[in-house]
Amino acid sequence: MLDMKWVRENPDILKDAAVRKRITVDVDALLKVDAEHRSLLSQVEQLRAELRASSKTLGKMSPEEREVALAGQKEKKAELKELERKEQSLREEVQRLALLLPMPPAADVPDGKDDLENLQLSTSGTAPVFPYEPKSHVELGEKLGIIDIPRGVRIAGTRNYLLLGDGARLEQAVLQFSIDHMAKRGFELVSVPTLVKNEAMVGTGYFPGGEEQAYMCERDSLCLVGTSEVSLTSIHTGETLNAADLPLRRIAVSPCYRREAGTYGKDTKGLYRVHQFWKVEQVVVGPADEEWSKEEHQRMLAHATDLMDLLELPYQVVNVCTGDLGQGQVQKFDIETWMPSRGGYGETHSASRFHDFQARRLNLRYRPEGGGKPQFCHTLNNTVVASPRVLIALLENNQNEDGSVNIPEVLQPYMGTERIQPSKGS
RNA sequence: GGAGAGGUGUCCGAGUGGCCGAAGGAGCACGCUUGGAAAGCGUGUGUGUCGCAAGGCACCGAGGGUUCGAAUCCCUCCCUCUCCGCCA
Repeated sequence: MLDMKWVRENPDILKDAAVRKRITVDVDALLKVDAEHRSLLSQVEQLRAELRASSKTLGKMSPEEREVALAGQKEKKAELKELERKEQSLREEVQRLALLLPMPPAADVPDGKDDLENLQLSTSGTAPVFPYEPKSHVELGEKLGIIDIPRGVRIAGTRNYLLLGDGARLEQAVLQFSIDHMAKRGFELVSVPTLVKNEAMVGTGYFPGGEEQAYMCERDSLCLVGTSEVSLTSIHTGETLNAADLPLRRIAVSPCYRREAGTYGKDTKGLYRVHQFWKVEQVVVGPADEEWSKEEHQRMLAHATDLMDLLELPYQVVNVCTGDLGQGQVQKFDIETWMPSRGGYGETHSASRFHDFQARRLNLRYRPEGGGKPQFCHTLNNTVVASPRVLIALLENNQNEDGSVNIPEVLQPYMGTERIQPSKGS
């Protein structure tokens, strides 16, 4: 959501933003409806004020006098109802169109059509060189008996899977390690709902537009989240927080659900694109301070890259281009981790900065230090770790010729072993 | 799921059709008082929106309705509490 006042004053910036983000939106139509709405609103308010005033005098009249005055009053009332109806439908139309407006990208976001034009910012580690033909995580997982895709599909359909034994334990290990990593950095762990109301989806910017990607429980008008960002960011919906309590730095571990509609035939092999996965997510709610917000964005990125360094995984950071930016995102940095089976980097993290886009939709504000008008907060989020995607990197990069997989040192205490070996009989 | 009771401003709480944007109290702010503090006294104290302003409009859980007029009456929904049932 954008400030309508700002929209009226800066239509050109908005149109440019839409073009750069490859989003179609009719700014002029919105401005036209908005102008109509505001003029009608002032008519409604004026008429209502007249009616109220004369109602007051009616109350003081004698019954005989009142009888006479009632007729004119009724007529005006009917007129008001008609105007109110029009006003409401215009207001809804303004609202509907305004929800589609894109947040202008930051100045240093590269222009581009899609993820192919994202700009590499840095790399860390080097892709391992294998003196033998390396196996994919699917082959490794099957051989080790820790990944079972066919039976996952039998239970739940395509893009589902089972992790067994050390596979499931490795997942828990990396999730728990990530939680501990973030706890050291002052993030509060929160256990959040993953079935949420429509308002939370709209508030965080996933709806309207992302309905196709979400599983809906229509009978209960609830929606399965694709990320705990939705719940974490929505916690203080409608509240006015105290400046002293900001920033709120929080993480959640949750299952994430994605329909992956429109991705048929894309990433069909293995665990790269699945319907359900676990993610530790970091969300920060802070003051309306662009500089602070940018710095926090970098800090949040660093929490994740530090984690990847500790996991000894090679990765690159990219500055996501305008065409690959979401409607509400001002700036986004992705971390892409080296995955030998892809012969390239695959996205494992996504760090987004929203300015006040989400906060406006959520009506999430704070009272500035020393009083004054409530301001909309700034919100940011980033992945800490997502599984099974991180497992792809862990298994493939750390494989040995015999099909066993080395566990990075930091995870060994969580696993209780240095290596995943093939279990008996396989 | 069944039966009942409720949802009013920062908080407590009054308010069953016009005199209510809302009594009273607490809290908070300022002032008086005091050597200082407490007590006491006085004054002030919701938000949003439109407007240069005066002021208008909206908001008493949410949405509809009745009425010239609704915090107050009616309907639907949400939430909280109590009892019963079921249950991880």
